[in-house]
Order: sequence, then C-alpha cells, then structure tokens
Amino acid sequence: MAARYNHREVEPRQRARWDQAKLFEAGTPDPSRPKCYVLEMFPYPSGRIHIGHVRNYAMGDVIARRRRAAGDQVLHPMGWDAFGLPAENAARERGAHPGEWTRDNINTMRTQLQQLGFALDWTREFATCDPSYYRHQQSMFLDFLAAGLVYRKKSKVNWDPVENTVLANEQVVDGRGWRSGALVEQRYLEQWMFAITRFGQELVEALDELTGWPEKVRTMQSNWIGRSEGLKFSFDFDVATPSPVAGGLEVYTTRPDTLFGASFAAISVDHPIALALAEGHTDLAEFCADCRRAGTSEEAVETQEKRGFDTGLRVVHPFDASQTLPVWIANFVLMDYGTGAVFACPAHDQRDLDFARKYNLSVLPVVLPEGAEPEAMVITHTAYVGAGTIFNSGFLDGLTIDAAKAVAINKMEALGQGKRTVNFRLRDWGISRQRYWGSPIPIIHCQNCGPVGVPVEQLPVTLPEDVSFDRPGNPLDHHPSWKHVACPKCGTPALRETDTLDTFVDSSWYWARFCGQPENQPTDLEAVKHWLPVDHYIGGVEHAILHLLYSRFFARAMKSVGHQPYSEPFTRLFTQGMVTHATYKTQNGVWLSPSEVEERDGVWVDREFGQPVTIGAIEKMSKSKRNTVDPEEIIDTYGADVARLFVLSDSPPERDVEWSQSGVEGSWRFIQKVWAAYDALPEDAPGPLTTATVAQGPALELRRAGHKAVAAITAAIDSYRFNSAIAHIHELVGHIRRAETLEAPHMLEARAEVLGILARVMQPFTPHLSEEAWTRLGGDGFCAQAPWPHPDPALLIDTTLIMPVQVNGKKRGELVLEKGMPRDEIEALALKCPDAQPFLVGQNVAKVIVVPDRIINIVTG
RNA sequence: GGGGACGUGGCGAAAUAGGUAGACGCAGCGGACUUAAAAUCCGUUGGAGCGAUCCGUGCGGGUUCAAGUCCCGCCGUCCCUACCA
Repeated sequence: MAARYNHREVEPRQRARWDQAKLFEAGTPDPSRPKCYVLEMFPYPSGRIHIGHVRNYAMGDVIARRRRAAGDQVLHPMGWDAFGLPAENAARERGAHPGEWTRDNINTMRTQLQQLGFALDWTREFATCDPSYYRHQQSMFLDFLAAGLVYRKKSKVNWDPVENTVLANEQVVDGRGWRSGALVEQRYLEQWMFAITRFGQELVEALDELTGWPEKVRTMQSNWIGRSEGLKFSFDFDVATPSPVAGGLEVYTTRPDTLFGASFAAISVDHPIALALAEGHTDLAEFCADCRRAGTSEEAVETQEKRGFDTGLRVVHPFDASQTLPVWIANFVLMDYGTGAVFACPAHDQRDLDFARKYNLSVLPVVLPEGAEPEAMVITHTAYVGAGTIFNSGFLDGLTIDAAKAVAINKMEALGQGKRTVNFRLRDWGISRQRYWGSPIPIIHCQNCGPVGVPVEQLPVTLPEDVSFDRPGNPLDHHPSWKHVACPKCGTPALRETDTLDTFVDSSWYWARFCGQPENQPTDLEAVKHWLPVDHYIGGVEHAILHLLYSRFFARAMKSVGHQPYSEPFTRLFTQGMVTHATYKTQNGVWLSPSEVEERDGVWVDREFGQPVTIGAIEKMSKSKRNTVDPEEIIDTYGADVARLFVLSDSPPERDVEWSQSGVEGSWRFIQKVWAAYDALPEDAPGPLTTATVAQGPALELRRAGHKAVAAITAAIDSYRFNSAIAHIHELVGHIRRAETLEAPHMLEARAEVLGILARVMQPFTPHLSEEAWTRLGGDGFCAQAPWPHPDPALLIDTTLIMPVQVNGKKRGELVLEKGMPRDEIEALALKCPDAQPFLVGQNVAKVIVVPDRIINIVTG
C-alpha cells in the first residue's frame, strides 16, 4: 500500500536542508554566470500575510527558482516597507509603540513567509524603519539637496483633515485622501520637494525603451507625466484697463493656431491678478472663495457648471492690436497647471464654448473641416476639435493646423512676446509629512543660517522612542527635547525639522540596497553595477503610477549623485492581479472578516452573535476592510506546496481573482497523485538524470510526452503563464500514471527519466515535494539545484500525426499520416477518407487545401 | 469627456504566427471497491435530438477554402484618468 505524502513531516525537513546548505543566498557577484535579480514588491508589515501575498510571492518564487535552475546567479531578497500610518494608528488605538507593533508584525510575517518555502536570500533582509537603512536615505537626501534635486517651497498642499497630514497629488483620489477617504483641504505650508519634474522629459521618453513593461502601465505613466508642446506668451493689457500687478498676462496654449478665434482670456481664482483684484472688491472676492470651496471638494467636476466673473480688464490681441479681449476669472482654470491663465477659443474648445454661451461671448470659427463651406461653418453647442484648414485668421489662412501652430509660434517668438514651451502635468513631489513613524528629515533650522543639513557623520537622525500619541498632530513636534539642538554651523540654539519623509521615499530605492549593504554608503557600487537593474519586478498594478514613477525618479537622482549607474531600475515588470473577496459589515458598521461570518438559511450572519450582516463590494484584500483570508489553515491542512500550487493554478496571473477555496482539495489530491507516481517506482530504478535508450513503443511515447511537456512548461513559465504551466504538468502526470501499468521494453528507464523531469519542472511550484521526490529517485544534492531539463528536439517532432479532414470547413474525419508525406499523396488519401465520403458523393471537388502538419480542407462546388 | 482591458460550458479557464473550440481543473452525474460511509479508481459531462445530424466563443455584417482569433458597426462589463488649456 502506497504511503501517503506527509507534508507536515516533509516540508520542515526539506526547508531545514535548504537553510543548512545556504542554498538561496545570492553570494558575491559571479561574472561567469548570467545574473538575474527577481524582486517582488516588498510587503507592508500589517499583521499577518493573506492569500494575496501568497499569490504575489509564489509568482516571484517560480521565476526565481526557474532562473536558478536555468543556471543564472539569482538574487531574490525580501524586506519590509515598515514605516507608515497604520503603526501610528495602532499606537493610538491600543497604546503599543509603533516600532514594537511593526517588529512584532515583521516577525509573524517572516515566519509565515518562511513556512511557504520561498527561495529567498534572508541574509539581505532589512526593514525601512531600521536606522541602518534610513540613515542612508537621509544622507541621500543631503546629496540630492546639494545637487539641487531637493528644495523647500511654501506651497499649496493637500491636507488630509482625518490623518492630519499632507498628501502628494498622487495620493489624492477624486478630491479625497487615498487612505482615509476624507475630503482634502487646501493649505499653504513650507514643504520639502523632490524635483521630479527635472526628469520629466526623460521619464516620458524612456518609457518607449521599457519594452519589458506592460503597455498599460507605460500609457498610465505617460498620461500622468502629461507632456504637451505649445506656446507660452504674454498679452499686453489695454492701456485703458491697467493690470493691478506688474507685467502682462502670461498664458500657455497648445492651440496657437486658433489665436484669431480668441474671444476672451480667463484666469484662475488663485491667479495673482485675481488675488490683487479681490482686495477691496467684495463680489469678486466672494466669487473666488466660493469657487475654491467647490473646486477642491467636488467629485463630479464634470457636472460642475462653468462659472465666471468679468474683471473688466481687457488685453490686446497679440496679432491684431485693434482688437481687445475681456479678462474673466473662471472656475475651470487651474492655477497649478501652465501659467494659471488661458486664452479661450470657444469655436474649438468645448469648455470655452460652454463658458462663452453662458456669458454671451463671441464665437468665431477659425478651423474649416475639409470640404466644408466657410459660410456653412456654424458652431452652436458643440466645439469643432477635428482636423481642417485655418480661415478667418489673417496670415494663418489656408494652413493646416500643424503648420499654423508652427507659424504662429515663430511669429510670436519674432515679436518677442512668446516662446515655444514644453509643459508637464507632472508636479514636483512634496515629501514632508507631519508624522512620527517615518524617516526623519536630516535638517536643522537655524535662525541665523536657515535650513542646515545634519552633518553626515552625525547620521542617522533617529526617532525618539519616548513619544506619546495622546493628542493629534505630530508627536515629534510635541516631544519635549528632541527637536532642540544646536546649529551645526554656528552653534546657536536651533530647531530640528520635525517632519518625516513620505514613506514612498523608503520604497523608492530599497531595490538598490538589497544588492549590498555597506555600513557607510547607501549602496555598494560594485554590487549595484552587477545586480541592477532588477530583471523581473512583480507587484500590483495599483502601483503603476506612484511607486514605479518615484522609483524611476530615484534611479536617475541616485545616478546623478553617483550611487548607482542605471537610469531605469526595472527591466521587466509584471503586474499581477489582485485577490479579492466580499466585504462584510455589521448593522453598526463594523467590518467583519470572512471567518467571522457564515450563511444560515440563505442569510449571512455574524457567526458569534447570529446578527445579519451586510455583504459589501468585492474588493482587494486589505486589513482595513478585514476581508483578508489567512493562508495558515490551508498551509496547516494541506501544506505549503498545495497553497502555492493552488493560488497559481486556475487564473492567469495578471487577472484579478475572487477568492474561493473550492478546488484547494483538488490541488491536494494532485500532490498525493504525484507522490504515488514516485512511490510506484521500484527501488532499483535508475536515477532522475537517466536518459532512456528506446527506439519505439510505449516507453518512447512516454519520453515524448515528458519532453513535450518540458518544452510547453518552460515556455509557459517564461511568459508568466503559470496556470498553463500547471495544466501541462497535470497532463504529464496523467501520462506517467497511465504508463505504470504498461509492460514494455525500457519502460522503467523511461519512467525514471520522466519522473526526474517532472520533479524538476514542478520544483518552482512545489519545491518541497520535488525535493522529496528527488531524494526518492536517488538524485544527488538538491532538486532546487538540479539543472533545468532540456527537451530533446527529436522527441518533440512526431513521426506520425493525426490530421483532421474537413469538407467545406467542417471536420468530417481524420487521417493518420507519416510526417513529411508529399502533398499529392495526402490529397489522394484525404479524398478516400471513409468518414468524409458521405459528404463527397455527387459533389464536384473544386480544390483540396493541405496545410502541412495541420489540416486538410476539401472544397466542393 | 479621454485612455485601456475584456465578453468562450454550471464555475475558474485553454486555444499568442487564421487551421480539430472547450486543454487542465472545480462542481455534477453514473459505476467499481465497501456491511455502509469516507478515501481511492474507472467512465461521463457545451446545447438540442433515440439517431444520423444540427446549433454553438456578447449581437449584426464583412474578408477567407477556413474566423474565438482579422475588418466595420453595435451592446454589455470592468479598470484607469479626469475642467491639463
């Protein structure tokens, strides 16, 4: 009787062997082998791992193990994105110190990840909250400061009133904080900024080269950076209506070709001119205040009505001094894009048209669609934004749009009134956060010297341990002594910067620190040169903009100050789908986890109290909504291999999956079946690296199946089609099991060979089982170190093949043919194919299509 | 408003140079073993029909010997983005 495969005994034993042999340590750079850096986005230590983590890290592990077997020197590290708000929330809620809470979580999650048998180099583990990590982040901040990549600016910031902190633009979603969901307010604060726009051009251009990234992510980044080419120019004010501030009215436009269709100019409510006019002009001031309120809080900007206020000022048309345009304050003009002022051409811009119709402003079409008559070109309620020829436009008449843009810009430049300008939607990255649990910003503010960097030899600036969270705001600011220090320059009493760095900074360069961790430098230059860029970066698509853009910026910034040599950090990016689950809420609005609810008589109730619960949306597993599923039960009941295999089995990895445990038993049964196949092999069978010598018969067929499976599985893994790879593994196991009962020459050899192959191709998915099987087969060393099997090309080609015979495109029969048979012979056989005969009698055969090795189609008529 | 993805059995899904639609798995059904059950194994499972056969990849057209795949036009779902001048 076959022995059951006992994961409880096997898995810890095999993991101990790997650990003892230090199998997954990357080691020092070995120039004799190709390197492969496989990285999954490191986790935030929120408490315990959930199924989503298992899926993410199982994918990376498949790639890492496959590359190692292929002969690459693999770096596959793990660490912790350990700073962040939840730790402070935990501190406020239950009085635990954020550091302690974080450390506990890390310990728990590390144990869980280790139980899953991931081939990780744990010697390189670090957490971003380690002073030995953020120390270097602080020194790089100072490097960037010296290089002009960091600056300080009083700026309008997005203030999250619930979290009491500033948010980056990227962290504001629909006017709400990305985490709290609270309506964001506008405040003015002194902020440290990273000059990410310095690299705007590069960041968008280099996207074309990132062919290993999904098109979708590249498009999203490109849209976010939002490069546009246009003209910046200045209107002179009409002498009759002088501006309250010096200079002309500067505007930015991408449509200088439509300048002759200008009907008015519009400025933002926050434009300096508007602010100046608001002094002593109550109506106007009230209008602006009103717009600001609606402006930032309205989700449905689309439905928001266009509103304006005529300033009474007029500006002179730059190409026609006899013409002046009114200047309006308009709620649809954004102060922080372009110059905060626009000229409006209602005929060819829908927003401008809506505004013009509402306030009875002129509408003059200047672009004529091809074939249209100038008199027939009437704009009513829809602006014309298509192609055409310029008319009604003086010296631009008759030109195409593109030509007219060029001519208009040249003319403006010749007049000295404007300049060709590239504009970006991307803004600089505000990195100051009024938070405790983050990396301190290494700056001391001195009354005499201004902001002074903390001398490098005094780094790290560490967080004080004795902080209290009993009142809102920043505990660093409340701390009695921490911020009081002497100025490093002049020695007079000064104040430490109490803001900490946005935690996105922490995750923007951790990939470089994994390469090597020198004590006195952020990076080991030899090591980063060898290991970077990351070859396979795997993580959620939700980071398509924020994290990935920041990391691309950091790569460039670090390159410019000499900390690593590459512009792009990630060669290949794979965005895996999310694991989702329904959410549950009690009548009182408390979130419940899936394990706390159950279905009773068709109604979902709280397991403990029996109260009905509301089933909410199906969402990404997250701790805040409590819809996580802990893999522990599955690991305990079925084993780590089953958990790994199951999460990769059915769905394509890039697709979201709604979690369901149904089917996990199938994976468990499969593993038992695989073990039975090894167990069925006699003890005296040859080893796993056998090549069976067999010319024909069932043993040859088994070898063919094995080698074809290797080809298919390898191709599937290498293109991230893990679900397909597993399907092919299933098929191969089917072949092996069916062959067990066959008596044929060389069968034992063939079985040993194919079982040896099976262990190695399953190793990335089910490493413990494979290792045990390897030992069972009498293999030397570790399966995890065995070379990836290479299919024998001769076995991939069938000597006979089954070709379907179609009549008029419908399959009517099959022929078994020798490979490479001449076309006319195939044709003759096809016409005699018995199953096809009923469809051919009395028919005239018009032609016979023979696609070699694929299909035959007999066409009648 | 802009951009993108997708639509195939009861379910998750295969089919990535146009070439046997539904691989592989889940669930189901039938059977074997068992006093019985579990476990395991075998068979079966797109729909209609006793059958030969017919119909089937969201809908309507088209190209082709041949379309899930290519083209045109719809419908639907989801994601991202959003007054960016």
